[in-house]
Amino acid sequence: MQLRNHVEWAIHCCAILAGVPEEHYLATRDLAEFHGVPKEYLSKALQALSTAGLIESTLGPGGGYRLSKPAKEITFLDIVEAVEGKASTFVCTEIRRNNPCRPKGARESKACAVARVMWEADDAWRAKLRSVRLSDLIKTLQQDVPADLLEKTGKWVTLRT
Amino acid sequence: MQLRNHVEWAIHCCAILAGVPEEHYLATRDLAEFHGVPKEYLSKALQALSTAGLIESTLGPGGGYRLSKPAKEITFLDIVEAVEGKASTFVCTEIRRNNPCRPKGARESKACAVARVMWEADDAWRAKLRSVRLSDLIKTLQQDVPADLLEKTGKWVTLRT
DNA sequence: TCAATTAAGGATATACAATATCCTTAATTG
DNA sequence: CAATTAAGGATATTGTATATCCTTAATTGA
Repeated sequence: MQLRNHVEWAIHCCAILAGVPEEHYLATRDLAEFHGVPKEYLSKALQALSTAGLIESTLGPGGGYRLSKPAKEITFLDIVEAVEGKASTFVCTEIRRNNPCRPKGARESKACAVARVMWEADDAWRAKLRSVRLSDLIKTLQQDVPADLLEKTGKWVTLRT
Repeated sequence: MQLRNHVEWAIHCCAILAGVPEEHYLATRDLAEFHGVPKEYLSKALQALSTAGLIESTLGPGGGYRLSKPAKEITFLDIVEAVEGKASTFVCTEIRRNNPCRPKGARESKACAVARVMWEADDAWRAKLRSVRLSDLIKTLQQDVPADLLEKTGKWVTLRT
């Protein structure tokens, strides 16, 4: 079980978009070039973020994407679910109903005990992702990334907005 | 991102194997029939459990599988990792290295901040799975499943061991 | 007004993993 | 010795991820 590369791309793109000046936009072409990924395919990930309301776009020259709300209000879970969907990683196919001893057509009073555990684990995963905001990532990057690279990158982005 | 159906099958099979009398075995055929899943394909999941050391097998008539240790010593994580592998659900492709502002060949001092968050979430998922034992599932089933179905099922299993 | 730019998204191709079946081999049992 | 069984290789089928290409409509600036 592996997450799509769109998840990685989408998070990194949001981090860059968080540095785009107010009232400006950054184009898919630039995000693709910056991250070294195919523009047309990255575009699908950005469309997913847009559909989820995390980023917004405008057309024409100078157009592109920007965050549609403050980085503090965007969680990792928002981004992951925008790209991967909200469905649980565990799908219960109710194989307990195939138990040959079970009366046909019997109603189950509770969800399958196996599924409940798997769903709790899924919830723990999502809770962790929900607890980290895009603004937290930005703070971490400002500590981790060397100051000169941070500055150069900021200028690179600003030049294209 | 979705777990394989083998995960569901493997957990249910372990629950059934926990009810196999000492020194007895239950065949793949019977586990497949009980759960209503294809025998040859289920066999692959059982082989994975066997390779992981969670169950053990013997050949010939009366052969099959049984748990290789007490249900108390088998966690959900053991089963999930036997089937899905131990690799993280998030794979970092280091796209930060593609930043055009970054000096070529520069060494990163820390793992990518994005990956660290995603790996923490993966860890939270695994921690939850590690905290639930097969014996806990058995207890839950004994509470949830009607007594007569529980008894019939026990007899069905015993008859085939 | 017009040409260039851009996101949105449909259509399609390719690669790979999940699902599934079949068959051979070797071990074990009675 | 014949029947049974797990192990596992080979292969087929389906579905999803990855990726590209192209059309459409909106927007911008000249």
